[in-house]
Amino acid sequence: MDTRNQIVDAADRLFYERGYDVTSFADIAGCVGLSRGNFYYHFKTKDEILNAVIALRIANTQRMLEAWEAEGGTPADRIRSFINILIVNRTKIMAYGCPVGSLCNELAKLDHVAKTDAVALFTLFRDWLARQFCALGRETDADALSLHLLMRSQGVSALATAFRDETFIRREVDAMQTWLDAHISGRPLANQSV
Amino acid sequence: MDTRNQIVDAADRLFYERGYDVTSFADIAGCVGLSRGNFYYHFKTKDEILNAVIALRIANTQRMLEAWEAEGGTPADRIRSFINILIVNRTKIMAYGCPVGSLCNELAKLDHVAKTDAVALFTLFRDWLARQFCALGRETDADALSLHLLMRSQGVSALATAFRDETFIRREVDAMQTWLDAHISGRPLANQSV
DNA sequence: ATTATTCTAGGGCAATTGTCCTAAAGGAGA
DNA sequence: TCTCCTTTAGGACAATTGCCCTAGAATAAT
Repeated sequence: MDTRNQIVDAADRLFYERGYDVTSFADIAGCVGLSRGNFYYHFKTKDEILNAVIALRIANTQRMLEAWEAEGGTPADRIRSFINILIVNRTKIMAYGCPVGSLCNELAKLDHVAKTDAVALFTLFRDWLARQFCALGRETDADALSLHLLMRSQGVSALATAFRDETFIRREVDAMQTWLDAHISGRPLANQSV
Repeated sequence: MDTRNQIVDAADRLFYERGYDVTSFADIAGCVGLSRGNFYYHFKTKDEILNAVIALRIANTQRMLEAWEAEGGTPADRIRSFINILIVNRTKIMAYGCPVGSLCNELAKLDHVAKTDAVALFTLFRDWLARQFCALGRETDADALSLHLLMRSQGVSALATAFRDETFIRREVDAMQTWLDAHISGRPLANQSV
């Protein structure tokens, strides 16, 4: 792999595990094993690295969502794949939270120009989930259902990080699957659109 | 108010609105209007300020929870007060997220010693909510219900910050109230303990 | 009025930050 | 071999960081 991609990969990991602002040029350079001077040759500013990291995450997310569509299951199966991220990534989530949520929060506090680009990561999931709900015949409230599921995944991540409780994650994931089943059985819970 | 409390108040606000690590001694001193040298007289290290801020938040939270108990409503009314924080603080939440969740996440990433103290803020809410569910006769799953509500409040905060969508907040708050009603009517939703 | 204590301002510390420059090494094509 | 372009290392930059010291002002106690 070429140097530039190595840098972006290292920055991606460090931004997630430590945070954007707290990660320095020296940290990333040391991680890849190159001098700070050479680093400047590839990226002029820190914002440039952040943009590259966000672009990488967007590309990876799109690939993942497309793979779930290509697997050929029902729309409900695809949504279940999304819910299951919480199980697959539980170790990292308990240590560092959700990469999307924590980056968006940090950039919001910094009032950083790239905040909008980071939110686009959420929008990818939001639109993809909404499309699955549409395919399940919930055109009228697809976006609300999508946001509700995204919301629960964010909440689980936040509390999982605080309490480092894997049992809690599994219980809430089960509850999310139950919620999903109730909403695709054609008989949504009374008085409860989301 | 004496200088020390002014410092803690300013740090409390800056840690919330900008983040702990990104906030400097100079920021806080400038906010209170005193010199950096004088600052050192009151707090020797940054960790000391963080501890003071967490202690302040714990005290304020306890006062709030006790006030809700003293208001004399039913346990369900008290839980409704908790849910309603999302509406009361919606402007700040859309700008900076939840103060408890974002601090816990930052300290987790920094692997900071005060992480445990910050999580104690969550525990305050967790235990208080669980007591209310106990009073409603849900002794067996009081803690799970409490965590579920906390989880939803965290998730709503995270997405509200990303999308800055007040309509979304109100819709999810309504859904939380509906969820609460369903769980205190003595007839919990089938196959769905939380 | 004198002493003792609390509080303040200003500066200095070494380390680190993001950014930038320059000189040279490396490799490819002529 | 000579030239050209990419890539490298090392250091310098002003600014800022958390932290510390010291001299004096303000206040309280005697």
